[in-house]
Amino acid sequence: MKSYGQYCPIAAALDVIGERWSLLIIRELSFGPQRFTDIRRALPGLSPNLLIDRLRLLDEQGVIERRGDAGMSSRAVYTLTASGTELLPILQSLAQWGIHHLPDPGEILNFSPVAAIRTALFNGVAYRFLPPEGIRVSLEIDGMRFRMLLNGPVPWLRGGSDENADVKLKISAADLVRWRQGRILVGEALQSGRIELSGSKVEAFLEVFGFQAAPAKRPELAIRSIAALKAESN
Amino acid sequence: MKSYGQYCPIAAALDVIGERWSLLIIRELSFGPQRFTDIRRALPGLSPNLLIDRLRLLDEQGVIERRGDAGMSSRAVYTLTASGTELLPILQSLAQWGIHHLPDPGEILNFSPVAAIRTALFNGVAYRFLPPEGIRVSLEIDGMRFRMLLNGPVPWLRGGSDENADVKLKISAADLVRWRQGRILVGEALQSGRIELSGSKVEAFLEVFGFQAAPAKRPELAIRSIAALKAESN
DNA sequence: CGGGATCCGTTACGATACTG
DNA sequence: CAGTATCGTAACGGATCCCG
Repeated sequence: MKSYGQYCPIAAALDVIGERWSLLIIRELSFGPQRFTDIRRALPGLSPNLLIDRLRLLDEQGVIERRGDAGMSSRAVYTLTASGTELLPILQSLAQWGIHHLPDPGEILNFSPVAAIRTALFNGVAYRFLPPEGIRVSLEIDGMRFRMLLNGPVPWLRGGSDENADVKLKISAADLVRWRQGRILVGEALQSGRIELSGSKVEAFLEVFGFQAAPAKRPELAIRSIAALKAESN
Repeated sequence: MKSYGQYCPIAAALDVIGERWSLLIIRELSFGPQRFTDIRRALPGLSPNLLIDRLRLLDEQGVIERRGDAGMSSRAVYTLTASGTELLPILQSLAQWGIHHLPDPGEILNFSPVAAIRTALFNGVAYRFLPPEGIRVSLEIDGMRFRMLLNGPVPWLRGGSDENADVKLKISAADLVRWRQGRILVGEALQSGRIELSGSKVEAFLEVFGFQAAPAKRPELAIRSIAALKAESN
């Protein structure tokens, strides 16, 4: 893509990550190092041709890095650089705005708890409001249980329960998204028992997920493996 | 542009504002209502054909609005809707990241004080840290004087001086940008007199324009410099 | 002169097939 | 698994023209 050719920080950013698919590739890498095929699976419609173009361009510009045996094809892994990690505030503000443009999750088929968590919680965290020690959350969504640790820009998620969590939340997958979309009133839903929320850090939890997205003070990288999560949730 | 077709808030946002030029058009409208020709002048390389396409698309999606005599061609004005105004955090996080990808302003010809202000200050405001009454700033840049009022997402700017300003800043146009790029250490520059900063709300000013977007290369450097600066200013 | 519309060459993208 | 090669289509960029 041609450069905008303006001495403007927004244009400069778009020159680097403004092309089609680039930010979605970066979204995938924000979940941890990914291989070529992982990204392809996550982004149907993106041709291998174009993917390798984007990967090479982002690599040249220092946003991502290709790791693995130099010449050989197998075992190549792509990961965010420090500069790429600083893109997380952009992903967050985009997610915060974009969730209102998503349809009601009730219309989505095969809407799994994990999909709901990623949609509603993974990029909407105002993590600058997190207490230094983080928040341990125990989730029950459509009967499935998860442990979530909020201590950085991207939550850490695993299956299983946590009796000592700081916050316990029981909610349906669809309502979790509706809540972030502003489609349901939290106070009402709590009173009617449609949502169950308790624990010692409920206030902090609501603050973290309640404020408008804005650039964060200090982006930090939380490297985790989404593969482990996928394996467990299946 | 084809939709990404994912039930993901980031993809949904990019479906609306991810096309080429869209965010730069929105950047222009963030400075206030603009006419067709204003936008064309601000964005060389954008053909009228494509501009009207984008304007209509953004209008359909509720991000901007066309105001003016319904049928008549003259006097058409484009403006951000409420939804479009909520895109400002995205512009800000983009600007904070992108400024580090701009070259040193010393290499730019015809780099005016106004250009420096727009580059360095117009999209980097962490306005959630603003005191409710705002901050009145008096700027002297390369000998030219400006009054700037920070009381919302986009600063209000005029020529002239203000003896009763809350903050007074004297700096060169190039250094203003370098400061936001993390290329100069503020504490040093203040001590040497290269930058002059005074007034009753210096702390708030520095917080609003704080160093959250540290350069990717040496984040600790910028963090230390702001700490030293705060220590000095007390 | 402001606010577009039309036309057209070039580039970027999307889908499929193929390979080390 | 990690790409490469090919090719039809859609999007973009530039120029020109039109209309109030």
